[in-house]
Amino acid sequence: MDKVVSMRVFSAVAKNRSFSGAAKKLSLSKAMVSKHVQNLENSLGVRLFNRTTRKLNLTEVGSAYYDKVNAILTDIDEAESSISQLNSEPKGKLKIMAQPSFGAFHLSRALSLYLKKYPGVTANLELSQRIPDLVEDNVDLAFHVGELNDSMYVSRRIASARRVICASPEYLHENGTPKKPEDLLNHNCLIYMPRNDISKWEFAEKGRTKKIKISGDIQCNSGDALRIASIQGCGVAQLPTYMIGLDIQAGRLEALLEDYEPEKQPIYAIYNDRKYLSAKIRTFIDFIYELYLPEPYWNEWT
Amino acid sequence: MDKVVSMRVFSAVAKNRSFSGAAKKLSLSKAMVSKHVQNLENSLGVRLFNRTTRKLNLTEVGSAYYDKVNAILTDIDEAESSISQLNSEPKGKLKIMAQPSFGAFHLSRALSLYLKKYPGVTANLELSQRIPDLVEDNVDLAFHVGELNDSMYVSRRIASARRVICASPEYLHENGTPKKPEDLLNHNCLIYMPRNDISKWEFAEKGRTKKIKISGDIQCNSGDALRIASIQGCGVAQLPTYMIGLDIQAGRLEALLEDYEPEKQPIYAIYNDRKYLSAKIRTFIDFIYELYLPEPYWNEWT
DNA sequence: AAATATTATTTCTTATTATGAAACAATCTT
DNA sequence: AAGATTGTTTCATAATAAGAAATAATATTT
Repeated sequence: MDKVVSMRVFSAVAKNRSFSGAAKKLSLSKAMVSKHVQNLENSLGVRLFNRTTRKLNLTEVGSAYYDKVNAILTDIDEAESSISQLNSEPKGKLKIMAQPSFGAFHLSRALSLYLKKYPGVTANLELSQRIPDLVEDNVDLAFHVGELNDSMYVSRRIASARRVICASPEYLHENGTPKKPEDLLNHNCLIYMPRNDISKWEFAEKGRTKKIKISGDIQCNSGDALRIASIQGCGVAQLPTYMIGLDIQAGRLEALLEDYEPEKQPIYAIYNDRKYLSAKIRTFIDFIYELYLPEPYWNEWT
Repeated sequence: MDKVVSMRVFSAVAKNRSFSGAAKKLSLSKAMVSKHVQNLENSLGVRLFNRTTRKLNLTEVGSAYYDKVNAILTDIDEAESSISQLNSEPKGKLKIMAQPSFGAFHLSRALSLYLKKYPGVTANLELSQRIPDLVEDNVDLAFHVGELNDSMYVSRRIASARRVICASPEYLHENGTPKKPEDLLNHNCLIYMPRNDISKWEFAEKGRTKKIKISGDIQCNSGDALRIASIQGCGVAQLPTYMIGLDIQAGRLEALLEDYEPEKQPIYAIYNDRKYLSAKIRTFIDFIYELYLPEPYWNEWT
């Protein structure tokens, strides 16, 4: 028998000075009201009411218990409503993990817009190459660029990333401009290598995907490092437009082989459970999803 | 599902950072631990733990709830233990009703002894002729001299009252001393009449009860008034020894027809329920029962 | 790399319990 | 005396609490 329910019933009986009255108010049978009070009396080993069929009085013990029970019930109600409220309106700290370049270039901007909209939320943005363990790291939300090998978490595609081949004008002047993917075999390619994959670059040709195994003297797990290297004329890189959009606009880099541009990479928001998603997480995902509709600005720099 | 139990389970899981650990500590199955947490999550509409099979972390909401739940559980425990304590050790106000003469002559003395033994108790002694409605009058305990016509309350015989015929020496000098019950027909009898009974006095003769219908010009519902009247020589009275013991010792009254003394009247403690009798009531009944063992002092005045 | 161990959840069956209608008992009111 | 009202008990039934075992996911050990 639910003790909290019994407490509520007891409180109602004491308030109404009647079992029947309490039953009516709680829309419960008299029988149950009686049993709930007995439940408490049995569990406490104490008589709470002195009663006949016609009269009712709290015992001294019952009276003391009544005060305490009301305080407890109030606390329970308060706890539950504050919890639900915490969940219905975005509040609290939002901990986000993302890959360094995407996070640094774009999430910080999105976050500041979001936080302006929801002043109750504070954010903690952690940039890291690895895919986080949301539970272990106590992270609310992660963003990941590229396909996910399976994951126990829930993911939602929130945007996409164009990848372009690029190099600095100086480099191209010295080494020539590749006209088709195969030309890259004769170039020094700056290789992004987050895990120890063998590096192939994807291209699209006549609607089909083609992979070119490229080579070069720099391999790095940091996209940002590759970007800087390519700007400094170290070689040809394949980088997402969200990283190098400004560089191309500024003329520091030139986009190459645009006709062979591969499929866009998906960008995912990764979170913990589809059920009972907290308001801050839910609203941030929605916010960022809408922010990048219909096409994220970084995919359209020309 | 008992919400308080669920709260305890939740708290244990949070404390142990493990479902299994909590299960062991509470000697419950893992299955039930899991279900109790889900019970709370469903009722709150909130995820309390971020968890995989191997890792566990309170969510922000869960953490807030954890604090509140602990406070609530502490309050519940505190309430229950204080209630049980209130019931195991005599405390609080003891409200007693009794007939005026018995109460005034003897209960006040017994009470002061009792209160010395149990300093946590305070008393409220109300003297009234009527048999109280314990619930209506919010009375813990009543004392009644004489047989009880049935009652819904519980009663316990705690002592007995000898009744003796008595008159003042002056009266006897003037009117003669009755030698056998029938002689009373020629005397002015002071009649105690609490309800409108026809007044008969009982006597014992050769082991049998004999009733004598007596008459007199004073009828009164106050034993005390009859006592005073008899001392003043108004007539012959039948009064309990707890009232007139001292008067006889002092020679203000003389006991008559002692060979025909009727059965002692029972004196009852009347209280509300045999189950969950509060400590103050239970101990007072016991105390007074033992105080008057083996025979109350008022029955032995010679 | 495979086997083993540990953890949380789900499933399934069983025993328990919650539930209210109705009968009951005890007053009070008419 | 009859009827109304109140708290309790009884009873049959529907709901559910409980845990064992199967399952799924992930560490740890071999």
